[in-house]
Amino acid sequence: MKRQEDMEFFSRHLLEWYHRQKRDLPWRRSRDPYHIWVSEIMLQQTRVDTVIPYFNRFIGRFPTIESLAEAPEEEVLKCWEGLGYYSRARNLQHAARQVEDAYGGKVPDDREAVFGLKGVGPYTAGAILSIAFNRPEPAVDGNVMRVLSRFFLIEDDIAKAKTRVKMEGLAKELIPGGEASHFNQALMEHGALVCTPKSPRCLVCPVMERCAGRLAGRETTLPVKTKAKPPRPEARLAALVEGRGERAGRVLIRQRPSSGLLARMWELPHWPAPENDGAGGGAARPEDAAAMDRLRRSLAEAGISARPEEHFMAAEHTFSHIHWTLQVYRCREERLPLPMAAEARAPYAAQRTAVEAPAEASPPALFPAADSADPGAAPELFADEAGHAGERAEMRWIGREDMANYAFPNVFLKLLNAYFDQRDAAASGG
DNA sequence: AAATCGGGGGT
DNA sequence: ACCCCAGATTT
Repeated sequence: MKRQEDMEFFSRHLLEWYHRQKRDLPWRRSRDPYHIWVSEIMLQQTRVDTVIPYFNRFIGRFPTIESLAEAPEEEVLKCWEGLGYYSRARNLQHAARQVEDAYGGKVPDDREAVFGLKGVGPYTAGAILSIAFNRPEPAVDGNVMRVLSRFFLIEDDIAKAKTRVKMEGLAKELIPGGEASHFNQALMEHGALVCTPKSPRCLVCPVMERCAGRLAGRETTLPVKTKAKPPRPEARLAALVEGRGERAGRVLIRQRPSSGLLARMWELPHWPAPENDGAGGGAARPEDAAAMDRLRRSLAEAGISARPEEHFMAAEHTFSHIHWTLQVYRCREERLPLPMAAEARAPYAAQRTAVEAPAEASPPALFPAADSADPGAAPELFADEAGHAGERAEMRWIGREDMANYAFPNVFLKLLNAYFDQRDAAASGG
């Protein structure tokens, strides 16, 4: 069924098509393996059009592996802000340090070494080896599995790991001698531009006349893939705490734990919303007084003395496996602050040495402790999503201009911008 | 093998 | 509203 003749036809015509149709992409203007590497990490689960501006900014900021290895992690995360899957950014920097330490600052070109880099799996290893070094290694991603499953009418479930291994065997056989770089890119380019998931453009396909899937009328039902579970809903209450006194004009943000969801990103503080008995299943209503009281208590437990004043807005955010519904409340700091303690400051400088630094220096208190009737009631530990008691949650008061120094997930970026926009409009309007 | 990790664009 | 994307890592 996959006759040698069909395989040669496929490879030859795809390669010719690629030389005519390939897009002019930033990472194709360079032969620097570092550029190829960065692009491939960014392109994991992410579309080309999304990646382009991030790639250009990233290479501008970290032009060399050395510059990336030496940068503060916060700065790398800020450069990745909005791109998602933030462990990619942290793994990439970790791998840059691996390359500096173990390979003299040059991207290695053998399979074992490349595969050993943090964040580099089967696909990315093959992509780097083939695209940057023209080694005959397969680079099988979702595009490639779709294209191959159609042309060769392969009905294996592409969600299964075994299928990827099988596809890698086939993809490697298909690489024309000395053409690994162009051919692997041709395969993916074809999947992105012609052999698309829905409505494939078979009429302009260079290999349509021998496409087994098309000839069987199966081009829209292939590839076979078991569908993912829908994300579980989570209702949460978020606080936009407005500072008073010397902190007037600033709002309170906190840093997430160093592992798990959105690791080390900054956010508005938020906690699970009380379950709504009855219909609906958990989404707090904006004007719910009980929700506001719950939020006040959550704030207090985190050592934040603030009172929810009014509903600000709702926000939705979907991850791969969780769907957040956030009800955001504008809150008023209750105590008059002492002179600025935890003032907003750029987090960059201290970051790399912070790991080695002894834990003796506790961060400055966000609120004066003396006037509390119950001094022991302000816990210093931060409980994350899973309920683990984790590291101390770092908190800062920031104004709009400080947002440039902290990396936020998009949902909080939008909330903060909406808040500052609205507040400043109200101030200038009357 | 299944779950965990973002976010946006296409249909 | 659902699918999927130039996937890797952890459990």
